[in-house]
Amino acid sequence: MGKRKIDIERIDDKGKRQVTFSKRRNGLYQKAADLCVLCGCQIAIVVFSGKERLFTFGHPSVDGLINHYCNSSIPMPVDNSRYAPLVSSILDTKEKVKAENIRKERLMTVNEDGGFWWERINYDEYQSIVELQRLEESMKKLRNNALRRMNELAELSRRSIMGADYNNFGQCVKDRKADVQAPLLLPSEAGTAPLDDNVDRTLALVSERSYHSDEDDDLTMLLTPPVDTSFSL
Amino acid sequence: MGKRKIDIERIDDKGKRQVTFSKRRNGLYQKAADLCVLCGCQIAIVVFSGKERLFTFGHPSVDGLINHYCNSSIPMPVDNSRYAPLVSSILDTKEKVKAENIRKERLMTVNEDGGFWWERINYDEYQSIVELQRLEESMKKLRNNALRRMNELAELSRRSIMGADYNNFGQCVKDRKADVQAPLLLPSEAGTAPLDDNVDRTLALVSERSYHSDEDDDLTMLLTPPVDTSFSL
DNA sequence: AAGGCTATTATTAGCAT
DNA sequence: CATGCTAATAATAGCCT
Repeated sequence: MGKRKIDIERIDDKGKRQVTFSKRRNGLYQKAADLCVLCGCQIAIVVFSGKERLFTFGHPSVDGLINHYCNSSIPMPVDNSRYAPLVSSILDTKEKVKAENIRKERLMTVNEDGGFWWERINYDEYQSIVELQRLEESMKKLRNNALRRMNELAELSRRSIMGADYNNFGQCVKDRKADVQAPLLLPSEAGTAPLDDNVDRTLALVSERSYHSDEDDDLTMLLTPPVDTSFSL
Repeated sequence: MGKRKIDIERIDDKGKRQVTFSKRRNGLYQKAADLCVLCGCQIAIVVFSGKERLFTFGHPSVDGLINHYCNSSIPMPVDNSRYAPLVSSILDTKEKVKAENIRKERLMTVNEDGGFWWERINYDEYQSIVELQRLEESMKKLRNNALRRMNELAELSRRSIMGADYNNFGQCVKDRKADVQAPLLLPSEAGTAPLDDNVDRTLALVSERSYHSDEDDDLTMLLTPPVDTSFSL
């Protein structure tokens, strides 16, 4: 893709490698930015160079997205790398894809009987106490996240803060003179929702908005089942 | 880049958007994979689709890299997403880039007068207690990392795994270990208690190996200032 | 949905700054 | 270490299965 075709193999020359690293890294960021705008998605990229220097890209923010990733229903043991291989081995790629299909089916039937995915969990699928504990933790997190997020939304709604803070526009988009407004729907009920009342009923309210909405909705992610479509080299 | 040029703006048609999301996401992964191979770096990509479905790419693994990111010198408050917007707003892209330039200058002058970047911190740059707390946390981590690494090196030295040169170094490190364990205080608090001279000398030994080495070196990252070259939309 | 096929546009390798 | 230039390669929009 330059004046000469190069094979995709490690560049030995240090100078060339540095230049390529810089240029292609920016190219990668640009691609990510385009994808964010074109499809309204959110992307975080973390790059450790060969010398362990850190570079990142994030829309709307790296930390926000990694937080979401860490807080999503997949329990990722930060600060406990011993556990990571276990998770990986239990849920290898094929199993993830398989689970993803099951998940899709659950989502598609969610509106038919009014139930939610976690009510249909087949506990026989879980073959050890550890896995059940993970499930339990996961669901606790789900619940806590939903509650926390609802409180946040209520607070933000009350103070009308949203809008300005969520529009972080920078270089990539500016260069392309693209313009996007963060698609964040604020449920009108949120401001007056009985946050300390029946949690399940409130969860149901939030879920309905997520699953029924045809638009992007921050709340959806709080209720997304714990499956990850992941690729590695 | 196709049969027709398209503007980088949200694709309204749902079908087209889905196809583009799929194709470009794979393109993004391919670019990342190429960059990993060409430059020997490590990359994690986390994508939340508009409907908050999760897709990831990671080499060597998403979780491993995110762990690394979370444990790096930059304090990222996992499980506290309320804090994330604050971090983002305080350190916006331009400020980060600016800080990175300052950092580079510091690194480049490190060997000239024997000082280190953290001795040149202009505390006036930090405009809030929160930022100062982050700085303090960051420096604590730095110190702990250095201490841990010194222990590792001393151990390696004792077992004669490393060369003769490193044996001597390991002994020095061991001798200075107690000094490093001294309390770390911010000058702004408790009226300036600078680190013991011995600590500086010990760190200097470690640093020399890092900064002078032309090869990749684990130590480098332990002593890398807490600045992140980050881009956002 | 996912993948193949081109006409077209976008990215970039090498070089210079 | 990053950026501008240009020839040359690589990615992809639209269409099809």
